[in-house]
Formats: sequence, structure tokens, C-alpha cells
Amino acid sequence: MKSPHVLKESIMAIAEGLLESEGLAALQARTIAQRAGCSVGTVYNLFGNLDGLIFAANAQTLQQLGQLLRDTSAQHATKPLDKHLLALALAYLTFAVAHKRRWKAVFEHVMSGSETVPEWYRQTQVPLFALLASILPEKISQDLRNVTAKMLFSATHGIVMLALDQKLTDVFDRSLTEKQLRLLVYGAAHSMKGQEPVL
Amino acid sequence: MKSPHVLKESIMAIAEGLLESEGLAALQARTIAQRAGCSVGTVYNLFGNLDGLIFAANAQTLQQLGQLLRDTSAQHATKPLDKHLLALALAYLTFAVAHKRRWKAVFEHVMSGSETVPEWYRQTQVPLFALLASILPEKISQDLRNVTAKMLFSATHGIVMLALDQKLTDVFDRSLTEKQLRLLVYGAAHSMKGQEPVL
DNA sequence: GTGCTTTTTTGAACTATGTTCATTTTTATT
DNA sequence: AATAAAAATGAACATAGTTCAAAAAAGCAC
Repeated sequence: MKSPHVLKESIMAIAEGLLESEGLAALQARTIAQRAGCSVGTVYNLFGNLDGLIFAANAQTLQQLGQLLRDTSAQHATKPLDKHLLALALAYLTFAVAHKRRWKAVFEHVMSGSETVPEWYRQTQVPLFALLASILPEKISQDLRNVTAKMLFSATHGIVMLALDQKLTDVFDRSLTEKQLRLLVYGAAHSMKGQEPVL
Repeated sequence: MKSPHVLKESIMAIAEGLLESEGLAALQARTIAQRAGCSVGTVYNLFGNLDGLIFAANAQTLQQLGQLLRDTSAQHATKPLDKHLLALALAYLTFAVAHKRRWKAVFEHVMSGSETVPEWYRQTQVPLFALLASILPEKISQDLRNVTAKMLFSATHGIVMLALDQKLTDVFDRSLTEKQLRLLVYGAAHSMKGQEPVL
């Protein structure tokens, strides 16, 4: 008999595999239980409910993206701002494409009923904004850096998300998506060179 | 007895009301049938399945946004490009906030199983890109205008979407969101004044 | 090791929801 | 009025999340 901790890890791995290969809809209690060699009840004992498991799996995905972005940022730390930002945006795109279903699961998931988002989950992505904010030039105000970081992150998210969405574009066009990211970064970096924009 | 066409219209109105007040999860066959005064079977006769109804309702939402953007564009047609673009982005934001649940439904919906996206649905949003592309300066190439239009639309989408997402930000901060949109438009419009950027 | 207590696991059962389709009702046609 | 075509019906089925009383396992004192 596995210890609870080991079983939990093992279920997380199974969940990641299911998300990766079949998407959020495949993350079902009975499927998990069968693959983990335990009963549905045990899954509920460990994660409370499926939302708990989904939050855990999605947090793992966000954590992996965070690691990739940190590595990417380290590799491009000495480059000009626009190259640095573009490298991050392209890393984001690459991750989302490589783990398409799992990535979409992060945003597909809607909590059932009147549940509330776990605070630990929300904190998962503070580092992502912080990383972006930290590489922006120090000559602009802290406040503007935060807004710019949020803007770049959200805008990149939108560009990548819509590019991957079958409901809007028939086939994914990486080249077109990269062009959009380049335009975004080009505009942002360019505007940061001049006067501080008035908001 | 209502004619099929009238019943269909009436169901669409009910669906819009449900989406508006309770979100996508509330769009259930039995609920619709009860409110429309017909049986579940009839709903299926008219729309095939719930996905059909959801696509129809979401298309309606996109059409309404399109109308708002066209009106907004007409009102700001004589203004400088950056003001014009900002007005459109803010109109987008206002619409998404005013119809939050209904707006989120457009992107929450995932088709069940191996269904395919109706082509008529995909066409719904061609006009949105076209509108944006048409207001960009003619001095830049058609190709670049299209990419820029896609970028602005997608980026705006990302900024608005993440701002409304309870899973990422605790409370919606309109002022912060407007600042992000201003930054986005500022950068894009600014970069379009200079040389054509190399992509 | 035995008997007791606590913890954990179990999976049948319950609820909720999308979907089907043989039957019934309504409408149209002759 | 009789018949055929079209539409509506809703009970029944399939699937999924969730619960919880009972069973199994683990811990513990002696």
C-alpha cells in the first residue's frame, strides 16, 4: 500500500498525463481512480473534490511555465530589452504549443457552484508578473513597470490563446503568431525608450 | 402553438437571459425547456444539441459586440489613430464588463467529444478583424495591417479576459485594465508612426 | 500476538445533466 | 373526413461528480 503522499504524487502525474493527451474533460474521478489503482473515494479523500485536483494540476502547469520563463530570462539577461522580452514571449508560446491541451486546461476550468478560488492558487502567478516587471528598465516608475508587466503578460496570453483556439482560427499558424508577438514587444519596448507615456 | 421560428427566437432570448444572469453552466436543456414552455426534445429538434444552442447564443453575443465596435468606430472616425483605437479597446472592455458572464461564455465553451466548429460560427468574427484592419493607416502594407489588427484584437482580448478572471486577480480593477489598454494602444500607434517595423 | 481504537479505503448508491427515440399530437394535403 | 407528413413529447438511458456507512488497514497498549 502506497503512503498517502506517494499516492497523491502518483495521481498528480496521472492527471498531468491525462490533461496532456486528452484535455480537461478527460480528468474524471473514475478514470483517475482506475489508473491510480485506488477507489474514487480515495481521490476525494486526497483532493476534496475534482476541482481540488484540477487546481493542483493547473498550478503545476503554471509552475513549469514559470521555471521555463526564469531560465529563458537568465539566458537573455544581457540582451537589449526588446530581444529579452521577445525571447520570453516566444518561450511562452512554445510552452503553450508544446502542452496545448494542458495549457488550455488552465483557463478552461470553471469552478462548480459557489466555490472560491484557493488563495495559494492565485499566488502561483505572482512570480510571473514579478519576473516581467523586474526586467523592465529602472528609469520608469515602479507603478508603470507593474502595469506594463501586466499588459505584456495579458496581451501575450491573448495572442497565444486565440491562436490556439480552434473556435476562432481554423489552423494554428506559428509564423503569424510570432509576428503578432514581435509587434507587441516592438511597440512596448519602443514606447519605453521615449518619454514616460501619460496614462 | 408557436411556430418553430418564433419558438427558436424565444429560446434564444431565454438562453441570452440565462447566460447573462447565471453563466454558461446554467444553460441546461431542462431549464430552457421549462422556461420556453416546451419539452427537452423540442429544444433538440431545433438546435440539434446544446452545443448548437450555445454556438447560436455566442454568435449573437459576438454580433452584438461587432455592432458596438462599428458604432464606436463611426463615432471616432475623424480622431487620430491612437484615440480611435483606444476608443475601440475601451468599448470592448465596457461590453465585456457589462455582459461579463455572457462574454466569458464565448470562451468557456468547449465542444463535447469530436465535434467540429461550425464554419458559420468562425465567420462571425472575421468582421471584427476587418474593422480593425480598415482603420489602420494605408501607408503600411496590407499584410502588416492584418497582423497588427490581429495583434490588437488578441492582446485586448487577453487584457480584458485576465482582468475579469477571478482565478487570477481577486477583484476587477477597471482603472488598472484601462491603463493596460492605453499602454497597448500607445505602443502600437507609436510604432506605426515610424519606419515599418521589421518582422 | 491479541484486542481495542483510530485512520484510511472502499464502492454501491444518489444526484444531476445531456441525449435518444418510440409514441403521441398537431398540421397539411387530398 | 381521411390520410400522410411534420413536430412535439417525456420517459428512459448513459455518463459523471459526489457521498457515506461499512469494511479494511494501521497503530497502539498490554
